[in-house]
Amino acid sequence: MIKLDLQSKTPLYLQMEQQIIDLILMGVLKENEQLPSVRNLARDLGINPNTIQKAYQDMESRGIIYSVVGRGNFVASPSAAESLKRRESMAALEKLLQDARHAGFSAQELHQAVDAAFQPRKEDDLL
Amino acid sequence: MIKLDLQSKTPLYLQMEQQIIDLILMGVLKENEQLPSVRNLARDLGINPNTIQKAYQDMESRGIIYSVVGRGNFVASPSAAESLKRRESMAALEKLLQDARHAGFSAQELHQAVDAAFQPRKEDDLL
Amino acid sequence: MIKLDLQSKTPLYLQMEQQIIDLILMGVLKENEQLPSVRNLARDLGINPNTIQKAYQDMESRGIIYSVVGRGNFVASPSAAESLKRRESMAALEKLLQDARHAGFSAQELHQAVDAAFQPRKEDDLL
Amino acid sequence: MIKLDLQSKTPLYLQMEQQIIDLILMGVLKENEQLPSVRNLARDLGINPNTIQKAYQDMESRGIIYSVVGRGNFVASPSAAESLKRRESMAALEKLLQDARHAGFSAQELHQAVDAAFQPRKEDDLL
DNA sequence: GTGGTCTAGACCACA
DNA sequence: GTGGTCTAGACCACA
Repeated sequence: MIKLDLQSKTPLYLQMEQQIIDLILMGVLKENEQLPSVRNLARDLGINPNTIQKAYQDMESRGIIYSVVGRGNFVASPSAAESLKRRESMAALEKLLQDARHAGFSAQELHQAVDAAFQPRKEDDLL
Repeated sequence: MIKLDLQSKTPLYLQMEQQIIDLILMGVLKENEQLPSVRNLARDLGINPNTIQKAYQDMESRGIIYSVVGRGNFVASPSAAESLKRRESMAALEKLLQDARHAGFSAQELHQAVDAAFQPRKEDDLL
Repeated sequence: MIKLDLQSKTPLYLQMEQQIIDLILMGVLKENEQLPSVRNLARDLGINPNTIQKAYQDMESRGIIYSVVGRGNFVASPSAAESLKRRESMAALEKLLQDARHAGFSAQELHQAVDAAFQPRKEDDLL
Repeated sequence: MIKLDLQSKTPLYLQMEQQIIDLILMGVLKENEQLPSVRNLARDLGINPNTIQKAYQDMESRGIIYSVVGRGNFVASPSAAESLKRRESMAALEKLLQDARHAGFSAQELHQAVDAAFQPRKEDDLL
């Protein structure tokens, strides 16, 4: 259920995290559900186990999942994932909006960009 | 007129570029105006000349400045800087807006964020 | 597969780029194929890794290759290399043809030069 | 009568040489005619006398002009300039045509480029 | 191991 | 003095 873009400049471990968070937010992964083991996921995705390990550890430190030694990794409360994502998104957005403003965009243009982002698009239907 | 943050995760040469682009957009640096020489700027900023050179060459490849051996580096057309900044800004924003949408933000919330970004704030008065 | 001329006035990093572009155009290097690592190529060619890095980064900025940290450098679309080379070649040629015309060459002489360039020659058979 | 492009990547001393050669070929500068003094020309063009000096010395070594100590620089035989220019143009052209061929241009396309170079154009009328 | 950044310092052509 | 190239070597994040 995870798709990695090997050509992207975004590190693989971050791509993984974002997608797992989205799966939690969408309810596909539920609270206390066990995540695939590091080795299995690495094999399925065809990448180095170290990369999975790094993603899991980072998510644990962010409170999105928890690990039980000898048993595996599990989804923490979805509300943790949600509040984290909202907080991070909002911070990034505010920074970018200021940037866009300094780049000469008008409020009107930015409102249009928001509306455009909420237009249903073909790609979205495929998800 | 350039201030570098040695602690930042943003590379020094990119910090330089962003600030020079902003100086051009603000009209402080004008078309065909000469930029500080590689060595002088390096001395003033307390960093290695190679780092300045990298920033200047990158900006030249992006069409923001042009360099002439034996003479120096000069500001290219400000419109080049402007279109570049707008393009990059918009691309980053569109990506983030999609992200925010997936994070559960409503169009209404994002419109509010846009309006908030255009509210005059104390920091802006200091510029 | 790359041969550098240390005596040449053409910088080493540009010699490298030209030869890699030619390898892509000849189909020796295919789309998404991995290029030698910065360190390995530097060792093989007997030059400093920084010089390889400069060549690779320049090619990436020109859209000929793409790089992913931790994974390596890869050939982008060959059509990118082709259009780039055609564009550069044509620009240089137009400039030189004007020059030749001002030097007193007739259209007839230049047409002959074109035909001569397309005559099979011994060196070409050796390729 | 000499126009320098300060933004060009071609060194000023070479720009000068090319234009003086063209003036000789066009008959504007005649055999044994005296060239402007280094200092005067530097003043008129607004550039460093060293640059003029370098151009004059280079042209002398190429047999296009000759200098008489204490008297100045003089145009050598126009035929010297012409044969030099033809020789250099032809060598550069042959190299570029091969390059263009390897870049995938057909003989037909190159013949068209030649014809295009001989079309009268507005800019040429202004010379 | 992979690329990316940065320092230090040398040498070159050009102005 | 100006930019441009190159070597040597350190340190970092990522896989």
